[in-house]
Order: sequence, then structure tokens, then C-alpha cells
Amino acid sequence: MKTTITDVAKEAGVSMKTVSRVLNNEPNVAQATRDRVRDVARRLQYSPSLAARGLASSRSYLIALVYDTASPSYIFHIQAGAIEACRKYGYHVVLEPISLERGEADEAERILGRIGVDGVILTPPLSDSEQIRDTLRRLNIPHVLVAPEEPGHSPSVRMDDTDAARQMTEYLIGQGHTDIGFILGHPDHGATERRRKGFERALTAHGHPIRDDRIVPGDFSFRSGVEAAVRLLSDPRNRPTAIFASNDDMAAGVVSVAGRMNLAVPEELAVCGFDDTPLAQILWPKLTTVAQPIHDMGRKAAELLVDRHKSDPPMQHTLDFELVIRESTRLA
Amino acid sequence: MKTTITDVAKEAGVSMKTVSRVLNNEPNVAQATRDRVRDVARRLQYSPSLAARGLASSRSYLIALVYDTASPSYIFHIQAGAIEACRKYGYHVVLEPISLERGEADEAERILGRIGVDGVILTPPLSDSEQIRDTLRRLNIPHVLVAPEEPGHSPSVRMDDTDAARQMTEYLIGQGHTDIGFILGHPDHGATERRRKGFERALTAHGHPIRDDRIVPGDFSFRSGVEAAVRLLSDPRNRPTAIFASNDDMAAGVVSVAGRMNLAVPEELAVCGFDDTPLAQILWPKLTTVAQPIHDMGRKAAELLVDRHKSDPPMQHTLDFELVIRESTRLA
DNA sequence: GTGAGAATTGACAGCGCTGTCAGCCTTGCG
DNA sequence: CGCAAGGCTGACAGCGCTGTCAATTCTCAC
Repeated sequence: MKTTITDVAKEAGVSMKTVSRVLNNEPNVAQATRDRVRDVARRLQYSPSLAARGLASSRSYLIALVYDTASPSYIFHIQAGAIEACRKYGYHVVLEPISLERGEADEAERILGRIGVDGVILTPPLSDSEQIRDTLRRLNIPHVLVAPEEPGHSPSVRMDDTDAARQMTEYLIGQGHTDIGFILGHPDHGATERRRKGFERALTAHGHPIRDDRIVPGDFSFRSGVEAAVRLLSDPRNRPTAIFASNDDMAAGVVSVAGRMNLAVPEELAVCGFDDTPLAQILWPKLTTVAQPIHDMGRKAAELLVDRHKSDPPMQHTLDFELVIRESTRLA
Repeated sequence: MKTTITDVAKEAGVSMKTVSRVLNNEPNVAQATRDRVRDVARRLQYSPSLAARGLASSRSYLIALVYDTASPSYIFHIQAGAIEACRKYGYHVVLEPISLERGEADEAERILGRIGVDGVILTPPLSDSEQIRDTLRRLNIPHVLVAPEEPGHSPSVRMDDTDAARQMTEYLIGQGHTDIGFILGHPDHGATERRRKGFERALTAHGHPIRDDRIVPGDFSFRSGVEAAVRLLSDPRNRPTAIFASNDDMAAGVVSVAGRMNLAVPEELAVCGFDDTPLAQILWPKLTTVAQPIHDMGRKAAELLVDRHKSDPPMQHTLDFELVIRESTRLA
């Protein structure tokens, strides 16, 4: 049989309530009692029942990770971060995919209401769904938005796309590049504009012109990267010496085109991407890119929900990205 | 205020118990009553409390997905499948990563014991950890192993690696290839041997010789694929016309080498991989590969845990893979 | 000493649901 | 018509824990 709190109480010679206090780190328990209870609990391998706890305290010790069809690796890293934080506080993470496309936004209410989670982490693109955000507000469920375009009144975690693009461009300039091509992301995606802005800022700061013929459209896909690269590289006498793609897939497209044109990367053409997807390390040469703090965003989001200490945390958290310099830009 | 079962009972003019019966699809409720209760429940937006349910019925309606550091996309698809099945039965999926490397196997007991899940899905490489499997058995927690090397006495879901490799090889032979190179996987991985066996069977079945110089070592990494490809392709007068790599990363390595050697894929060299990772679709040309039924394995595993109907299901479930024929082998 | 106040502890109710069991009301058949 | 067998329903206890509040003990300034 499973040991209950009563067993521990009896064995330790205290009341259930005291055991409860010890296990929840509540104040007002003598140190000696505390130690004794902890000992007994360990010896009996006692572990409290989530359900009973939840029922009595109307907390579930569950945090929901709500996502749509974002990329597996993105979600995976958010997960990992969230779990890390949750473990520390005895919480668990449950998964609740909601597909806007399949019109599941309406079900969100039932799904989220039923389980009664203590908090919800909303990942993009759901972090910008008014409907879901409304539901959460109406159900009065604490939530944190991951990388929303528009934080609104909810707490959120994000990174500074603009600054990342700026720094990456600065790095390229530092490597001696003055003529840099830039491949835009999908026009519907907010990050596209932010990354472009960062790129342009760095150029301007260093007195380099912003040339329209060096900024070409893309849509985050490998194929669009190929097309953009062809546009940027087709004229041998008028080529940028570096190409900064708004994400890794497109950068991979650039590398592939360079290969077919017999342009050595990075000697004749430096290439960098954005996001640090798994692809960046598989590619050859390995891709210089910007690592989003995905793991950290997951962790931070969970912490905000789980850590009751800070009663009034700042609403918006901007986390540090990292420039990952690899072989595709590094001259030996 | 949250609506409780009492509210519904009062409104529908029946007892709590009857409401409970309706909501749990138990027998012995008149159809009229059933309909009425359902109506009221919907109107009141009632959704039962997991915690209370769990406490009363000593079930948690939670299935744990336990994984180590497997690839994000693998876990993601298992997840998706498991969630699909769980939703149907009102269950939820919680995540419990356990790192053998960090010696967390001991914690497994506490982690799994505390939360009191109704079932556990163990993914590789954890599905072969004796320690974890023991813990589960001792805690008497129902569990399903995903793709274990050695199923033991626990139910499991898996695919037939050997047959997949055989069929892929058959396909290549059907395309007219008689001289096919094969790149082995990591020697520690059980799938490596199974895939090799399938490859050889197909050759033998068609009366083609098994040439040792056509079977080269690898370790599932892109880099090892590159090295293997160099070995297989370096002699222009003695080259296979197709290369079957034991996974997609290595196949990508082959494609990359072919590119540098100016060997057209698939015209001069057919290439295929295994696993259907995201990479396979990003690559250019897109990669012919074997799609593991990862999603299905997740779904099936969850079903086995959640569906109480089948009292005595078969222990081992072999799910269907799919040959994904793409451009890297297809002649126009 | 002594009383006020703080620290520590325990008794008890009840969180929202389901399992058990008893009771009623049909139905069908001799 | 009587009775057994089932279908349908509800009363009630209690799952294992925590919140509330009261009781007890300890501390320390005066």
C-alpha cells in the first residue's frame, strides 16, 4: 500500500498537519520536528498524492504548455526549460496542443478548464491569438506568453530580435565585410521586420549604405533561400561578400547555391543564419547563427507561473540571445 | 465560481451519482436522463475536476511520457501520437525527462511515485533501462515500451527495421540498381544490425552478391556519412549506382559528397536514408527514406495504457512503416 | 515572577468526486 | 396474477490532503 501522510504523522509522533507543514516548507515548525518528519518521510518513501493535494488546496501543481504546430525542436526546448523550472517547485508539465487551423480554439476553454492547471505557457503562434488569450483571462488562469508580437496586459518572455540582427551584422562588419546581402523572412511574421531593422541599424552605424538590391525577399523556407541566393550571387562582378539570412533554413539554401557555383564558404562568401536550428550544425560548413534563448524562455515562463514569492514581477522579460560563431563565417 | 457536479445535479433534477454516471459513460442510465444531464452539463459549462476525480477513483487521468535525450523531433512525434489517444479518453500527458547520464534513474522512483500517473510510456533509450523498468514494475505502474531492443515481459510497440530496410532495398533493385552501397549505423545501436540484415536479405533474394567493400561503417552522424561516401565513391571506375544510408543524417552526408564530386543525384547516384527526419525534406534533392511510424507508436502506446476495454491485449505491437519515395532516387 | 505576545502544534471540516449498496420500478414469464 | 430478474436511481461514506482556528508552550521585557 502507498504510504499516506497519516503513516508519516503516526511514525513521527506528530499531527498530519505538522507533516503537511514540513513538506510544504511552511514556517512555524521547530527545526527538530522538521528534521524528524523529513527523516521519517524519507524512510517511508512517502510522496504526497498530487490529486489529494490539489483537491484540498485547489491547486493542481500542473502547468500546461499550450502550443500549435510550431517546430518540434522549438517546442522541445521550451518544454525542457519549463520542466527544469517546474521540477524545482514540485510542479509538472502537461501538454495541450491546440490547433487554430483545425478550429480548436473553442475547445481551448474546455480543455484548459477541465484540467484546472495552475498556469499556462502560451507559445507562438498561440501567444498572439486573441481568442485564446481571452479565454485564459476569463477563466482567470495565470499565463505567460512566449515571444508574442504584442504582449498586451499579460506577462511575457521574449528575445530582442532587432539587437541580435544588429550584433550579427556588426560581427560581419568586424570581419571586414562591407557589402552584405540580407534575406528577409516571411512578410507575415513580425520577426522579419525586426531582424531587418537590426541589420540596417548596424550598417548605418558604420556608415555603410543600405542598398535595396542587397535586401531580397524570402519566406523562411529553404527554397526561398535558394532563390534569394541566386538573385544575390548571379552577377560575378557584383556580389556581396557575405549573406545574412533571416533564418537557418534559408541560410542552408544559400550554402547549397554557393556550392553549386563553386564559391567557397566562408573564404569567398560568408553565410550566417538565425535561430540555431539543428540544421545549423549538420550543415557543412557549420553555420554561424543566432541562438535564441528558447530553453531560457521556457524556464523563465514557468518560473513566473510557479514562483509565488515575487508578488509583482515585471511584465516583460527580455532574455539574452547568443551569437554562435561557426565555420560558415570564420576565416581561419 | 466553478460549476460543480452538484450544480449540474440540482439543475437536472437528479443525483450527483447519476451525473457522474453519465459523464463517465457508465451503463444503467435511461437515455432520456442521459440526454438531459448532458444538456445541462453543456449549458453550465461544467467540466469535472481532475483532482477530485483522481482522489475519489484513485486514478489520475495522467499518462507520463518518460524520455531521455532522444532527438527532439522523435519525442515530439511520440508526444503528438500519445496526446491524440489520450484526448479521446479524457487523459492528459505529462512530461518526465530522466537523464541516465546525470544519474537520475534513482530519482525516477520519486518522480513517478509522487505524481501517481496511471501509466508510463518509456521511449528509447529508456525503454531498455533495466533499472527504470524494474522501478515501474515494483511501483506496479502500467507501462508500454517504445521500440525496445528487448521487450521482456512488458507490452511494447515497435516497427520492423529489418523489413523496412529490405523493402527499401527491393525498391532500389526495382529501379534497376544492382550495385548498391550501404552505410551502417552506430555499432552500439540495435537498429544498425537489423537494417543491415534487411539490406542483405533483399540482395540475396534477388541473387545479387553481398560485397563487403560495399558495406561501410558509420555512426549515424553527418560526418560519418561523408566519410563513408568518400570511401564508396572515390574510385570513378568502381562505384555503386546507389547508396542506402542507415539514417538521414548520413544520407545527407552522401548527398553533400556527391555534390562536390559533381555526381548528379539521382541521375548518376541514387541516395536514400532512413527515419524521415525533417532534414529529408529540406535537402536538395529531397530524400527518399523510411518513415518510422513514430506518431502511431505514440498513439498505440497511449491506447494500450488508457483503453481499459481490452483486458488482454497482445504484448508486442509491430506498426507499419512507410517508404517515402522522393527525388533522391526517383528518375524522372 | 508575571503577563503579553510569539512560536509551535493539533483537531476538524471539507475540497469535488466516485464506489458501494440499498431501494425502487419495470419487464417477462410461469 | 405473482415473482424473479434486471434496469435505473440516489444516499452516503470517504479518497488524502490542506485551511482554519483554537490550544498549548515558549520567550522575554518589565
